[in-house]
Amino acid sequence: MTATQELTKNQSLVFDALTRAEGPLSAYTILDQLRNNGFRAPLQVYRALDKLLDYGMIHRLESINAFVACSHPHDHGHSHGMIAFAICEKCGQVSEFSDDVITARVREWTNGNGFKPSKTTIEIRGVCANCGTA
Amino acid sequence: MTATQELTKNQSLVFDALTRAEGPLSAYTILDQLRNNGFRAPLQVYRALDKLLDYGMIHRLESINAFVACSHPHDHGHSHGMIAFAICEKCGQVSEFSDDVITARVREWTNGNGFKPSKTTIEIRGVCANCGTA
DNA sequence: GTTCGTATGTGATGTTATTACATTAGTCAA
DNA sequence: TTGACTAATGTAATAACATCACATACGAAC
Ligand SMILES: [Zn+2]
Ligand SMILES: [Zn+2]
Ligand SMILES: [Zn+2]
Ligand SMILES: [Zn+2]
Repeated sequence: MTATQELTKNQSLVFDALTRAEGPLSAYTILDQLRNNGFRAPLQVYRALDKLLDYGMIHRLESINAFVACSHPHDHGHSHGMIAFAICEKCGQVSEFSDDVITARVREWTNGNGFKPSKTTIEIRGVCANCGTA
Repeated sequence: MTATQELTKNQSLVFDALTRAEGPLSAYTILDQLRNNGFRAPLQVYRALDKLLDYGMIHRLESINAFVACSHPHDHGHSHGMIAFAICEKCGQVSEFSDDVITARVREWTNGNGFKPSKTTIEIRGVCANCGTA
């Protein structure tokens, strides 16, 4: 289940909203955008988001309580390595990148300390190149 | 301003609560623990937390909406490099570590992309060695 | 003592996320 | 066809996290 057309109606609506958006959206912003499509309650959004997260089609940005469509549409699972996000606090643009060195380094620490990782969050907040020079 | 005795009353109460605790605490948990000390409203906690974050005496764990006392009491500013947290989802224990390689690697990316970082979050959730073998 | 910055007290409100329960729709086997 | 099962959905209420607005108190500087 990785293609848009296999999603349910609500999942598609939420995914499309995130794909249309320039930057990350909060669950309640998505809810407001989808009221004309029959959405009435937060749970309709959160349930769709949970599935889309499962499928690896979107990401949750923990540091800003928001969600963003994955910018690597052909590698939804991000099978190799962990993902870092650079989040511009001025324009909201999110850059998604992976780094094998960071991945290896984190794994070294967890292996060395007997820590079994389930989810790793790397988020850099700041000002992007566009906003910095403007 | 880095020593406990220079804190205000509310700041000391909040900092002591976090220091006593085995693991991270939510703002509302702190509030409940301090009701006998005159705390009545969330803002009393959040204001103290903000100052303690400024002073580098505590950290906010973005991925679990909680706060923890810094485990490096003699390096509150963490002057050199960024900090990563390993958070056990079973016992709540938080391990704080810094890694120069990760720090350098993140800086490479931000420099290469003209991104001016203000705050970097690295949080690994999983199961610690104690809980994994138990 | 007046002024000013910092800290505090308090109620109301805003934002994010989950619980609980009812309903609907599709699948599959007896 | 019916019943049983699973997944998805609809809805209201509530919980959990965070901030706003305004009033008051305190200490240092002048
Ligand atoms: Zn992605
Ligand atoms: Zn920007
Ligand atoms: Zn620390
Ligand atoms: Zn543990």
